Amino acid sequence: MVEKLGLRERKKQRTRQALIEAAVRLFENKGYDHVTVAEIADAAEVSPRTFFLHFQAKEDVLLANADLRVDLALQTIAECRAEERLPELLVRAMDQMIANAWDSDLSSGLAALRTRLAASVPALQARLLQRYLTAQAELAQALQRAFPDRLDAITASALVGAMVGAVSASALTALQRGDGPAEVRNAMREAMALVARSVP
Amino acid sequence: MVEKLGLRERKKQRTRQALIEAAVRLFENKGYDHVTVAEIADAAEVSPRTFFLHFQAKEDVLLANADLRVDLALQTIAECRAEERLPELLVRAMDQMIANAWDSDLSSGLAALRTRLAASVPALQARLLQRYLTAQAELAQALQRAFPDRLDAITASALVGAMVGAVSASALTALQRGDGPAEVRNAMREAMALVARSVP
DNA sequence: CGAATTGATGCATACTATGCATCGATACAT
DNA sequence: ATGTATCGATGCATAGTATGCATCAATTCG
Repeated sequence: MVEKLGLRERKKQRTRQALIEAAVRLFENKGYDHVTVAEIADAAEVSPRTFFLHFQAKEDVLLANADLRVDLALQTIAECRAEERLPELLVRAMDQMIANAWDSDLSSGLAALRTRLAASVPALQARLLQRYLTAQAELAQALQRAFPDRLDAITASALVGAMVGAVSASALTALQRGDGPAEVRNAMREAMALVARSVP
Repeated sequence: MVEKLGLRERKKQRTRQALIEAAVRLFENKGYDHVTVAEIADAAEVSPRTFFLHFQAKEDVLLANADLRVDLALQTIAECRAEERLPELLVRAMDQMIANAWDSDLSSGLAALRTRLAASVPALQARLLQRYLTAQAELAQALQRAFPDRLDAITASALVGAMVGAVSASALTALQRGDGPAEVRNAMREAMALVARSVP
């Protein structure tokens, strides 16, 4: 699926990418707080004004491709077989998000940087949580749409909330006590299994 | 338990309260975004600089007494009987937080204002979520301390994360579709029951 | 009573974020 | 091909948040 983008769009993506790379490099060297938007723009050789044309806020440069992953999970839910058991579907959708995050952000080291910074930068942590919340709402809506006879809106959001809450909380504690990637992923799986048991 | 505070401390609390009340009044009249810190300070008849001496950020003025509730829940967990079933304890602790929030913020109308604004003001929403996260971590830690033989750190945080996630998600959807207080509280109870089933 | 503590204040400043007008390159229709 | 519309990038101006620092003044304590 090679996208056939016009020259204009390609240029736009190029400056966007330049901004991301400049930001990541600067964050790693000087620390998030000691990097200004002006510096990022300067390093990417664009106007400071242009930064905010691509990202709503300074934090968003580190959450660049998160939406794609959510879309992936939404698609998984929408395309499920009607007989599929509910918790298994959810587990599958979330597993896919995790796997995708692993692949796409591991190579660039973005995932590691993000988790490291999220632990120490309140503003970034807040933004991340906000994304989780909107993603949750979308997932719940999709789930309820997929099983309108088995789920009401409240139960759907409770279920998704429990799943996401459990996974992120366990992942966070695992990360904070210094676990490696494998252990973290294991913690997430355990959390999912725990919640999955609560639904018939 | 009447606190015997010095004059200095009493004055400090008075300006703090004045700031809160001024802020709430202004938010209700003009909307969160159209009220500046300078205005709040002015209405409370203090210097703008003083505002940031009492609150880390503009949002915090609306989360003034949240910590007290968390402490309450922590105490409940710490004082539990050793034989108590785990999910029931958690439900009890969270139920208490909810009840306390109802009582203490209902009279001032603060709770209503907060939920209304949190739905429409991203910055406030972010701050609220952040509080939830730290509260979760504290609850998980307390829970694990109370049952060191039955729970490891990962499972504890997963459990608490699931509980808090389910409750807040269902409460939010209930609020967003215009449910009244009673229905919201009912949604929260259902969510808790759902998660409680997943633990032996 | 004198000295230390501490809340409040004023001033200066860095930075984020947005609105608005404009320029110029790309895209498109005739 | 040429004129026109679109849209990304830019510069300028500005509002507003948040912090550091020095200082004042009231309370607290020795």
